[in-house]
Amino acid sequence: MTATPAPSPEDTSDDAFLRLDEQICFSLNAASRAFGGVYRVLLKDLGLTYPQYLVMLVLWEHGEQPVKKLGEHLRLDSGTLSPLLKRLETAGLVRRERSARDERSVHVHLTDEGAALRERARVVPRRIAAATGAGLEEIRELRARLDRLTAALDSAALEETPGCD
Amino acid sequence: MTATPAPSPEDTSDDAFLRLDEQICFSLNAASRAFGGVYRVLLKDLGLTYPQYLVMLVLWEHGEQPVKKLGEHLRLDSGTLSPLLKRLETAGLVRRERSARDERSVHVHLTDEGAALRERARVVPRRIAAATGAGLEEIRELRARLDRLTAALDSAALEETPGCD
DNA sequence: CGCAATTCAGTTGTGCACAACTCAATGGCT
DNA sequence: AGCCATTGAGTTGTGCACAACTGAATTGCG
Repeated sequence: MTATPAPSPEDTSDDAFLRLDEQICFSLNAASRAFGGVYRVLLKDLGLTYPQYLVMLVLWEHGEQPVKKLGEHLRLDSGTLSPLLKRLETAGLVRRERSARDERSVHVHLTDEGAALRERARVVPRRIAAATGAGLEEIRELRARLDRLTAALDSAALEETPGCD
Repeated sequence: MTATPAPSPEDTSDDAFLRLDEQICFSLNAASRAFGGVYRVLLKDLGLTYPQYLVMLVLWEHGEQPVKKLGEHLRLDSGTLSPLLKRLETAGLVRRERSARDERSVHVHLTDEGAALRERARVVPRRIAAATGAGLEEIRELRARLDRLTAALDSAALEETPGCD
């Protein structure tokens, strides 16, 4: 780990980039899965998976919503949301109804049961915060860094696509 | 987003935790997927997915390895690794051989083709680093924070399990 | 030695993420 | 009005993550 294979003598600073990048992809992956694990345990009681919980958070916060809007909030497409919402509907937490105004769009409502679940879910965020062992300030700081990173990655992805080479 | 629904007047500081937590799970999720997207594009040329790339990184760095060790490096279990390694083997990048010393364990080797792929993969990390728009120092800092977070979440997960309540 | 507990890889089943596609509804344009 | 590009949800297929399990090999203990 501390040894350097000295891949090519061309550019030492690039080499530093290489190793650090490897670590950040490892680190981000690991953090993401570690979070998932903690959520999984906490949400088991509620009968929700982590992505389902995210959907419920959006609905609790913003109320009825077309699938499209949900996808924008969560950066998920219909290929992910459609089956997920179907499972939430089967569980009795949401209802889906075709819009009368635009029959292409489907509005997702909370059922009474889905709305009631919010109370039981209230304990989750505090426990997560406790599990991180971090203070408000550190969480805020980390969030800001992650959001900046995401924005940078997104714009890089956009520029990369067409004939930019 | 800036409005506060004032859920319960009981505990203002807890409430702050609640909202911030929501954001950090959103943020981490988004960052993780944004990274995945950039890797996906870069790795397409190499015929690798992002998790397959992580496996190859470990093999390039540490050489032949039993499945168990690979799993420890990447925090993945056999349920994830077995089919992934099978695909890498089908692609001709690795070979799997039962250990003669311990027939329970399977050692994963790089083929010549798998080893050769390393050269083509060298450009990836630099491009990723460029896409993040972050300097060495910032990446290092972020990595440190994420690792601390992961460690905290892991130990919390361990303590949570049995009759701690 | 012989048997029980453990270890390791793999399988099965569920659910998420995403690309590529289908299909109906819509809206703009002539 | 008639046509066509666009939009929104859903489906299909691939691959990852994880829990729960199987089954074989190994280890430990009496």
